[in-house]
Amino acid sequence: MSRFYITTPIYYVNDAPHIGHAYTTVTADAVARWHRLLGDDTLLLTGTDEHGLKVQRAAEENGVTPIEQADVTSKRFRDVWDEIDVAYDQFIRTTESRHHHAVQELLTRAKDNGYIEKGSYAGYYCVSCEAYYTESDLVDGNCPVHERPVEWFEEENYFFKLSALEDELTDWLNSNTVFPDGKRNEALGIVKLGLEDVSITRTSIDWGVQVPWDDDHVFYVWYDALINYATAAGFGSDEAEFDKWWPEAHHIIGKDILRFHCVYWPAMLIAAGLQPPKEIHVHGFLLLGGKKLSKTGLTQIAPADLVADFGVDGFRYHFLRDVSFGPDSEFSYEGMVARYNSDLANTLGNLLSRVTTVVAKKCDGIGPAPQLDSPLAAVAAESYRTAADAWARVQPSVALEAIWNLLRETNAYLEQHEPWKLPEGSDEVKTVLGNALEVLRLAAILSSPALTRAGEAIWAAIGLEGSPLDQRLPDAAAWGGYPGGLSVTKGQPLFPRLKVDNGS
RNA sequence: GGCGACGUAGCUCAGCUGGUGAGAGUGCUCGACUCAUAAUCGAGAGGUCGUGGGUUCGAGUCCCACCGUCGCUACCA
Repeated sequence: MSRFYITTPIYYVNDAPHIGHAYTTVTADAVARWHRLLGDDTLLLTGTDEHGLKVQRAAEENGVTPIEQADVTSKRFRDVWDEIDVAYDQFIRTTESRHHHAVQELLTRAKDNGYIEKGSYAGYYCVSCEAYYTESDLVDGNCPVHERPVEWFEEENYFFKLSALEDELTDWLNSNTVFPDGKRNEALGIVKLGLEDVSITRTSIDWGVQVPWDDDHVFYVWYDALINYATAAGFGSDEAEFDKWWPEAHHIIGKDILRFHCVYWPAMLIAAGLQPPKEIHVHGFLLLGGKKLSKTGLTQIAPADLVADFGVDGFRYHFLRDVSFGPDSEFSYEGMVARYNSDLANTLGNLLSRVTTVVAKKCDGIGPAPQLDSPLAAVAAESYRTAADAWARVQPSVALEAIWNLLRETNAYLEQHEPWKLPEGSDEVKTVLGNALEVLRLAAILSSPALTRAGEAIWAAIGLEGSPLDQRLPDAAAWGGYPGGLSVTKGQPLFPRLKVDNGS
């Protein structure tokens, strides 16, 4: 059996979950769902990053312990994922003991291999922030947060010898592992400019993973966080499990963390004697009016608000269909409404309505079987090929476009044959409606990575037992699977049209 | 300052290693239909492919410069 391991970044608990997080996570979830349809043994991982100064400080402000603080904020992410049908297999928290073990084990191996050594870190330090700043961070020579003078500080730290791995990283990046190409080139560019060793431990805080060979230090939050992908696969706790999953690791990330994932992370793995990830897929930003979602813009758009207006399916469909995975993408409420109405309400929802109505009128509500040599069969086959290829390349928008092309062809097919005008119960009317029902069966299955709920509703409406999620590709995508003789029922509109307003 | 990305129909975007008259969806106009969620189908209008050069028999697709937007990076006061 094939295996498929896919991850989202783990999100920093201090951030409020927003549509940027949701976009990444829904994409990973949809790809995972496609692989489950293929019958792959699939592991979808998401989680929260819970160490570091900011969490420690937030806890102090709230008068709770760091872990209590993290318990509350981590749950916010799980709640949102539940709201938008993200079916993760594991939700990892960096505060779990298995993760501490994994971090210590991985970095100890890197140290044993000679890639970690003690050095001294020097920089401008703000006592109030308890943090270092580079000269370019300073505002008029002062701390950018407190606007007070900084001090020149030096402390002993452990450094990761990134500079020693430039050749290995270049080779790895050239081996077809980072997508799309433009993002791979960015990573190559970073390596090409020359890598400096990086400080990976801190003595100034204690909310983190203890450095096993030196009690005074904890690992800097980034180097602890990245290792979550290995932890969840079993590193440090179940080596057999790790060996099983790790070769199939696919990371989905936003371009803001490209450097950490496409340079530092593979370097850490190489240093520890492990294999770098199989593939990293990097997406762009969601833009509001041409500008990157600012912190305020981001937090003003809560996933729950959009779900309230568009439903779970409408929410997921927008991000999967309207956003081209890779480049930056424009986000607009009006765009969401337009896409929802045209694709979900009109093309798909209305197709189901008209077919079920005509089956009721012309076939006594019993759905006929499709014609094996239907002209729609070729269209369906092409749609499937395109979609399968697109999901494999992590291009959900292309996959969904292919499925909707089949739906549009089906609407045209109905127009051409006008089953509502054909004699009741005739062979002709059965042929036409059987073909349309077959398309709906296919759509229920093939759209299910995006539409987690409509698929089930269509399935039931055309009289099929079970769930489209139980179907297995590619067999289930073969034309002719609708058996006929099933009771077809017209229900409420699948996706009621939305009136255009300015949103809120 | 260095490196890089992007700039294609009103809008959102496709356009692989250069080659028949530049595409999709949406929006708009006209027509058809009325089974259906004022849905559907057909036809049409609409683009100097940021600007200016260059390479080529031929460039949206390669090269250079410039403009615009954005990002990363720099022991730049």
